[in-house]
Amino acid sequence: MRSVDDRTTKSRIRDAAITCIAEHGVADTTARKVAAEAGVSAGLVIHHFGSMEGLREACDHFVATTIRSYKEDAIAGGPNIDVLAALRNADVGPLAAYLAEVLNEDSPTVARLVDELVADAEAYIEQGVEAGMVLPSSDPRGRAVVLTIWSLGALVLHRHLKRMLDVDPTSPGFGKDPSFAAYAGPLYEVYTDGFLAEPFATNLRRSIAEAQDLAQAPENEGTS
Amino acid sequence: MRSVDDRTTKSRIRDAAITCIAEHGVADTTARKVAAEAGVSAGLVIHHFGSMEGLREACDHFVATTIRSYKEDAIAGGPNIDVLAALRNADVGPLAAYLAEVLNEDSPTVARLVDELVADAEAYIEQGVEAGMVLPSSDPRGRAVVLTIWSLGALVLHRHLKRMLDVDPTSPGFGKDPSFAAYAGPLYEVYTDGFLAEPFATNLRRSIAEAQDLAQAPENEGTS
DNA sequence: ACACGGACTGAACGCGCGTATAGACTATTG
DNA sequence: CAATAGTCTATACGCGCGTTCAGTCCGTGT
Repeated sequence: MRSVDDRTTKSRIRDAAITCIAEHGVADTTARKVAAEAGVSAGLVIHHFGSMEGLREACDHFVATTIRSYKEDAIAGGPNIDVLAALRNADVGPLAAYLAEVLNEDSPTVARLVDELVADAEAYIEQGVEAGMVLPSSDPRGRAVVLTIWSLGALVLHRHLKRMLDVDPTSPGFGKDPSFAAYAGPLYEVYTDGFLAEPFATNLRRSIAEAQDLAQAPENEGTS
Repeated sequence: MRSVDDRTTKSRIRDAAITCIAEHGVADTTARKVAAEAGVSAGLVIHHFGSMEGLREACDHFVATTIRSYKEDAIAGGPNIDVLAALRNADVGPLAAYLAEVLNEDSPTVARLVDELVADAEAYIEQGVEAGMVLPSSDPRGRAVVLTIWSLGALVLHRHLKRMLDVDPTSPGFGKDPSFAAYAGPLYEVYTDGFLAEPFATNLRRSIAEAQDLAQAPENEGTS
């Protein structure tokens, strides 16, 4: 009768923890709640993971690994501008909501995942530039960072997006939901046309560039 | 000798709480830690604010009010595209870091503040459109929401920005720091030129628009 | 002078937390 | 069949939490 649930107890506990964190946040996820969700005792949680910190690491690692595999599927499926779009279209269950909750904790595992997302985004964008789908940039890596941060930021602030646009980027199948357009519409508008008009935009960017020069020049100076 | 600290004890406790939350997050901010920071006993914290929840509300309210007054200063100083730029340029102390920490908690006070930031952004952007500095949009409110969320998202994910670009949007005087350009450069690049090239961009947006039509049409259908 | 009320402290309360431990049950192995 | 190893529960421990409370101090009004 393993058809009901053929997963290991250990993995059921881990999944229960991911669900619990995704729904109620890291701070409100206790060993006893996870145990109840998984239908086991609290002691067993520690028995399998050593400590709550160990459980968190296991969850982070599992989520990061799962997201990596989705990314690879997306790579195999052909070039794509937005790495995160693959996650939106795939049925990731509570993974997006989990990510949204742990993105502000400082976990090395999650930090590494974000670094990888940026690196992938940079590579994808470079492919897009070569294919003529994306404009070239004077700072490809910086642009990849900024675009990824914006994507993840929208994920983290999902409650505000839900309230203001009635769109929830953490919900499974977010990319398929037609209401997705309420967020994607303005997004692609900016991505296509930009946002600032000439000549104001050029003037603004010139002053930014000057500030950047200032930031590099003083490095050669002494302490006085 | 009130020159050392002429503030009320109650406001000192509130400020200590804001500092504590800004530095260590909501979950790690306890009554005893706040009391120690303010140099008082834990009991006094509850005496003045009723409960820790009351203290949180007082902090949210104070931060929201302060940010509102900075906004009004910015309005008085003339039109500005980015409402949040006023906060970046002003010396807000730990307020930005506080905001970054509470943006994921669901506090009605913070939610209202975000709503106001969006409304202000929409008004500012409209002024920018009329002044010819900003491109018009087919969805002005949606665009204001998305741009504000991106701004706030960068604030929330400041640890990742710090790690990847060595830029910290929560640090006081962030807008003055020359290293700010590492973030602002790519940002204004996208804001000026956009990101996607034609004709790919137009095709993409057409499919978004179709999805939007689909989202509205089925409302007239029955349950089957 | 004296009563009063707010500011403030220090000790104490109950609670839920992470975790340790002892033991029961079960499957595996020789 | 007996021994072993792993899974799992129930109970308990210590800790830090938010909060309460009794009591002290002190400025003010009468």
